[in-house]
Amino acid sequence: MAEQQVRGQQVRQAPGETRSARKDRTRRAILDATLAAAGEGSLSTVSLRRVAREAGIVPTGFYRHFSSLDEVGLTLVDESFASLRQMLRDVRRGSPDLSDVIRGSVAILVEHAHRQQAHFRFIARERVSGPPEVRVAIRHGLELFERELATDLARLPRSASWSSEDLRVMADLIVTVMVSTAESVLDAPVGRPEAEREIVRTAELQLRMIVVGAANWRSRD
Amino acid sequence: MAEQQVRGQQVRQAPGETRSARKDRTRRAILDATLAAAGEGSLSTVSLRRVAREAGIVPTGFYRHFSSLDEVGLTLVDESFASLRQMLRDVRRGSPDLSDVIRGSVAILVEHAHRQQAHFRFIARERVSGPPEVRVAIRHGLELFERELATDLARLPRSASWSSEDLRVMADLIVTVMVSTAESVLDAPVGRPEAEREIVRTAELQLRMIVVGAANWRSRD
DNA sequence: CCTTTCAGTGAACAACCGTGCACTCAAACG
DNA sequence: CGTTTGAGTGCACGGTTGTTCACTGAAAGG
Repeated sequence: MAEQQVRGQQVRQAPGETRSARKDRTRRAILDATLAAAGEGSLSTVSLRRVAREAGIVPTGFYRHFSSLDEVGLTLVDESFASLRQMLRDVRRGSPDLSDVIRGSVAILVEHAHRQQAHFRFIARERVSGPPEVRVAIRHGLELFERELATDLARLPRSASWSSEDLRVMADLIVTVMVSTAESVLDAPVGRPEAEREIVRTAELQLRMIVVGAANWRSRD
Repeated sequence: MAEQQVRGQQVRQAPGETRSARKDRTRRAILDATLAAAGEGSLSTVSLRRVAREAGIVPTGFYRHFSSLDEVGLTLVDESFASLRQMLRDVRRGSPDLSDVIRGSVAILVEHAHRQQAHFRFIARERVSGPPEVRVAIRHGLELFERELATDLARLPRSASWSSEDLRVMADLIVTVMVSTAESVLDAPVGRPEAEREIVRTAELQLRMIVVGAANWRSRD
C-alpha cells in the first residue's frame, strides 16, 4: 500500500518497470476492479467505464487487455477454480480418518470461502445469473469437481456395493451440499460467529447423513 | 392535424371496462413484462423504460402502480411462492406410500417447474443475485417451506429416533436437493427428453439415499 | 348534471453507457 | 543510434437510462 497515486492522475511513472510488467499490473487491476464491481450487483450490471476508472485507465484502454467484460468474467472463473482446486488438495491432505474427514472438509471449505470471499461470491452469483458463456464455464468446472470426487469415493473401502451411477449421484449430492453450504457462509451475518457455527454443524450433519445412507446402500434392494 | 393516436401498440380502448379493471390489467402487464425482461439477464438489469414499453404505457405511468422495480420484484416473489405452496399441496395429496412418495414428489416438482417456468427461473436467479430485499424475501419463503417439511417428517412412523435438530437438518437437505433439481431442470437442453430423465433419476436416487441415511440414523451413535 | 379523481401522457433533464478513431510517447528492438 | 511497437489518451458519436413536472380526458361520484 505504498504507492497508489491517488485520485485524478494515474500511476503514470514507475521508474524501473518493464513494459510487460506494467501491462500485467493493469490487467490485474482490471480483474480486481471487475470482481469488486460485480460484488455489488452482478457481472452484467458492471459497466466497462466504471471498471476502467477504478483500474486507473481510460475506458478505451480496456480493449488493450480484453475484448469484452464477459471475457474478464471467464478469466475470473478460471482464477476461482484454480483456488478451488487448491482447496481440494488441502482436503485430500487431511487425515483419511473416517469420521473426522467430514469435520475437516467442512472446515477447509469455510476457511477458503472466507479467504477467497470475492471469488466465491462471484462463482455463486454468476453460476445462475451470469452470461451464458460464464455459466457454462462454471458448470463445467463443477462437473470436473464432481468427477474427481467420484473417483475419490471409488477408492473408499466400502465402495464395493456402489455402481458407477451410484458414485456419480453421490458425488453430485455432496457437491450440491458443499455449494449450498458455501452460499450460506457467504451471506451469513458478519458479526455473529454462532450463526456460522450452526451452518457448519448443519453441513456436517447433512454429510454424515449422506454417508450413513451410502453405507447402507444396496444392502436393502 | 386530426388523430395521430394510432400507435398500433396498445389496446387503448376497451368499451365496457371499468376503471379499476383496466388498472389491474396494466399492473398485470407490468408484472409480466418484468418477469419476461428479467428472463434475459436479471431483475437488476431490467430497465423501467423497457418494462413500461412492453406493458404498453409511457415510462412515467409505471409509478402509478409501483414505486420501483424492486417492489415489482417483491410482488413476483409472492406470486412465485403462492404457486409453490400449490405444489406442496399437490405433493401432500399424493399417496402416503413409502417408496413412491419420492417418485411422485419429484414428478410434481418437475411438472410445476415446467408450467411455472418463468417464476421458477426468477426465484432461482434472484435468490442469489437479486437485490437484498428480494433475496431476503426468497430466503424467508424457503425457510417456511423447510419448516413445513420438517413437521411433515415428524409425522412419519420412523421419526421416533430423530431429534428436532435432526428434523431441521433433514428438511434443509431435502429442500437443497429440490432447489438444485429444479435449477437443473430449468436449464436442461430443451429438445432432449433423456437429459431430463437423467435429472429426474438423479434426484430420485439422491432422495432415496437421504431416506436410507435417515432410516439408519441414530441407530449407530 | 357538474365535479372530482387519477391512470396515462409527453417533453425535458442530466447522467451514464459502449465504442470508433486519431493521437502520444516511452520502452523494446535491430 | 534511429525505428518500431503498443499501452494508454482524448474526443466525439448516438443511444439509453431514471425521474421531474404540468398536462389531459374519461370514468366515478355526488
